[in-house]
Amino acid sequence: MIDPLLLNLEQHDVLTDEERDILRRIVVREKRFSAGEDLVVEGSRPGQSSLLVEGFAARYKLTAEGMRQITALHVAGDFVDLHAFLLKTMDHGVVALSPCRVGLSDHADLKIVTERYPHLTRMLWLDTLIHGSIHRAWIVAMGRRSKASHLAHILCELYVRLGVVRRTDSWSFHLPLSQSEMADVLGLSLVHMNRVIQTLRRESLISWNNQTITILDWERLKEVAEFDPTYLSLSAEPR
Amino acid sequence: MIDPLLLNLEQHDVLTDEERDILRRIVVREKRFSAGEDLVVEGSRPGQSSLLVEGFAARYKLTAEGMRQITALHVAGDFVDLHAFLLKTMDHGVVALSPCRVGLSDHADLKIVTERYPHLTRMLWLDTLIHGSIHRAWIVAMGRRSKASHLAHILCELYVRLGVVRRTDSWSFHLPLSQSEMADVLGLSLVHMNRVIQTLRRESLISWNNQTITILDWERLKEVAEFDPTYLSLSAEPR
DNA sequence: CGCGCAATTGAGTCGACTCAACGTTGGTGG
DNA sequence: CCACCAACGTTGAGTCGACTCAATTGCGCG
Repeated sequence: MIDPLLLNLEQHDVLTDEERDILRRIVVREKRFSAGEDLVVEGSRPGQSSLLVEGFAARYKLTAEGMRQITALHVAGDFVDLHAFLLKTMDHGVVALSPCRVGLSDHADLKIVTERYPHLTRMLWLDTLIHGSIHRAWIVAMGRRSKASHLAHILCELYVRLGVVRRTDSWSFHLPLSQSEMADVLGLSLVHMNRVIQTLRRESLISWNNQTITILDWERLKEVAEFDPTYLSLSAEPR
Repeated sequence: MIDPLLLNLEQHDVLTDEERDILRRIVVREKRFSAGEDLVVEGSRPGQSSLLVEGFAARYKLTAEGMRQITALHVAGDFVDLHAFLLKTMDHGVVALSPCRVGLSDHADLKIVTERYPHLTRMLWLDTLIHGSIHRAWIVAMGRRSKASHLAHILCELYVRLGVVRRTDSWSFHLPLSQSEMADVLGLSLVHMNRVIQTLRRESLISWNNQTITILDWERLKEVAEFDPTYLSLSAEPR
């Protein structure tokens, strides 16, 4: 169950056999969700954290007028609410964007990890820090890039993150988001989202059919996105 | 030197005398910066992390066309680049927005903390998680709120965060940002930033003179901002 | 076949941008 | 002491991006 998590963490530093073993023991109780279901409800105080084993999920907040903003996208190998271990109260919801398989980890066990396994603790901390980096990259894209560039950036990021957990197929990957859901990622209206997608298609940068993204020109897409993967901390080094 | 850090951390959980002592011992080497200087340079690999003791600082990224987006604002008591301890390479710069006093903490010492003081480690981890929460709140404000609401949200947040470290004076606080710097926070042009500020003034929600913000109507400002401080995790509880 | 959902297109409006100019203030040097 | 400059703030005018409302198309499934 923790295979994608290992692919994820070992991208940043080596893990010992013991550490892999501990992860295997603390991630238990598989749960399944169907698309649209909430993995975690805003305002709740979960006693465990959810490791996404398969599928796509999103963190989101709703505004008073009922608009939704997605603040993060999660793929296999992501600990979607590890931060709840210390934040305690969820300030946002987490929704399944596709059928999802999830492994649960009790906060009590995570606490034991922090008391006995400092390096593993740092690796989990790192995981939350990388999601913080991703937030910052999104803020820059939202504030200072064109919408086409913002979309390109998100697709570059997803391509790289999915590659780490072996969910890409040469230049394409499965992306089970509707245009309306993607609009909630970029903070756009559905109509305008559609038009932005079409500009990337018209430029032959991507194709997007049947929930499949194909990157037609990686170099130009990266250029449009100003994508620099440094923020994903993909190098393995002592942490 | 660590007083504002203690005010900050003790907002979230109690610290033991020993923990306070350790913080005092690992935060050393005071440094001063003048407004406009970089505390940390993008792309660098700092060997220590900076605790902001006094002043205002901002994390930022530059786009290819030279535009700047500020991704976080920091006040006294914030560990502005604690994440560099594990991320290693800075994916963004940190600039002083006013004269700043900073305390430095070696990463080697932080590593020792993670090996010997699990609760203190969790508190530092929590600090980075809260900054992640703030990032998410900003993403929502950027994506789904009007610019006036976004500005109101940032002012509410600053008022609360500055209150925690005792940097407010009844309903006002010192904010040494120019409108142009604030434009880099919201992702706006300078001209439009000015107009947005004027709408909040016209509504008698705030005044902003001589680098001083005064909140004239907290209830309505909160309402315009849809400000809910949950994301700042201000309750003290075992972590 | 026809319903329902997702994607697409058109038209009109409003928000945010740029370019440009002017006002205000504080600091500097002749 | 005053003239000047630089930085910040403010205002006006015209353009373009993103929105809403509305209608249409495409597709999968009962």
